[in-house]
Amino acid sequence: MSSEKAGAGNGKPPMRDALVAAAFQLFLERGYEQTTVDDIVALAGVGRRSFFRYFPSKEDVVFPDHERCLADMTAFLAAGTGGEEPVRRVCDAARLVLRMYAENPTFSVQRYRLTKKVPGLRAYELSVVWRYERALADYLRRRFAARRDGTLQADVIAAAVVAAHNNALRSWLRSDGQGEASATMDHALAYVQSAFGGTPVPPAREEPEDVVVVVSRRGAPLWRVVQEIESTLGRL
Amino acid sequence: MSSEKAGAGNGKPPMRDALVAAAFQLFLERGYEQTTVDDIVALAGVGRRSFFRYFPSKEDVVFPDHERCLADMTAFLAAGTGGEEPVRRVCDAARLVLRMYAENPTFSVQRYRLTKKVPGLRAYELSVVWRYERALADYLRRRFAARRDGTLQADVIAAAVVAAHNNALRSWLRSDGQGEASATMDHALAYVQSAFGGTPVPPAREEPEDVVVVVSRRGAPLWRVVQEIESTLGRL
DNA sequence: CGACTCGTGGCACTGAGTGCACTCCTCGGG
DNA sequence: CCCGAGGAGTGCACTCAGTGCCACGAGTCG
Repeated sequence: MSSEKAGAGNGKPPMRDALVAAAFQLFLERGYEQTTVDDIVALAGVGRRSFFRYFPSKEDVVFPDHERCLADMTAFLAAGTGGEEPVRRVCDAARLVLRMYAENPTFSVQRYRLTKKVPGLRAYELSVVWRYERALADYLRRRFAARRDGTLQADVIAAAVVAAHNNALRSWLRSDGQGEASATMDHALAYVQSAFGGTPVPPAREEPEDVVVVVSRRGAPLWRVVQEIESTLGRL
Repeated sequence: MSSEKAGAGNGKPPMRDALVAAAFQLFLERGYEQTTVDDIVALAGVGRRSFFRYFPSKEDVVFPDHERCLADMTAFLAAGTGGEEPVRRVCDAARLVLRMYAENPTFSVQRYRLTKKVPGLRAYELSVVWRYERALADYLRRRFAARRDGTLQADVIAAAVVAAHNNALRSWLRSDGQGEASATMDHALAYVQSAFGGTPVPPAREEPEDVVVVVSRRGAPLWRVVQEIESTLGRL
């Protein structure tokens, strides 16, 4: 906390944290829907209007740090030189989210149990996750601009990365934040990388002309070609 | 108005449709957030309380048929014999959603424009899509129960299928429902099928020797091969 | 000292969603 | 033919999330 005074968007009003603490205390002992915003501000000792100053909605108090994390991810993706392997890059970006969860394990586990129970919070979490996915997909779309089905591949790969990330994250959260999360995450993301071109470990830059294909008859459907390719690769 | 008062056996209460029609009329001419539930029920000529009898929330009136479609998808997945290729099966299940959209093109396009503008409807759509994805993932989890990373693969593949489906669906919706949607959809889902091992199409009895493929290097990832094939086919 | 801003709090209001009670209308049985 | 049951529709009152507006106090700059 050395340089904490640059510009208007300063980071940490104590009131925000007090509201989060009061909210979670009530959510855990009484349930989310049974807690009104008036209850929260009464416990925190602040005015009701101030709550909506810091959180645009009651749901936002449950995810107080995702806004910053999303900004971090966007910055990470924009900071690249453009020479990185795209799939690996978005996998590394996804790891930022895991890191944020791992910074406060008990808080993350409490929030996980909360969102698992309350449908409204699950829906809100979806919109948060969607923004992460959009950030990854937008990055991949830019990187894949020259490809033929660039936007399709970008959307699919981004969704796959997010799904793998969430799978590993939920497994870690279900174990109450015990165990090593990053190993599970590496394994899950490696699966996605193996499915989509990105070499799991980047040993060499791939030449664009690795592949030579000869097709004997034009009438054959694409799936037949792909099938032949797979069996050919399997025989080699 | 011919008051159609059929018995319990009728599946379509006219009041529900009247509410949807009144709601969309107002949403299109005045905007979603500028339209209150009171406005809708006033135009439909029914009581306000009846609205919430048919739709649990204001957002639900925008997606009046997804509940049925989700039930159809669940039934379709449960109806299988267990011998189908799983990835292809979920792709076919996803096509059910496209079919529902294609049944009412103008309605689907109107709703698309609406959800694109209103953040609250986008969030609601996410929760709808999430339920489809869960249905696909649950099916794949059962089919992959014996695999080593079965749940991981199920989640990732389900997300990829949904992403590919949405990519094709949105492309069709953006073109105002013109053009052939199923061709784009087939292409998008073929990409997913090529990425994840399942044989793209059931090995039907086709003449097996249409295709001869030569691949120069084994290290190249499968998607790269597929990309090369498509461009090769395109050039021919 | 006044003007200006900023963080805060105090209403009052809109609108979504709910619980309850009431009215019809229909159906089935005496 | 009447009567009671039950379900569909409705009106009313209520809770609560979220917003707009304004007032108040503290700090700052001129």
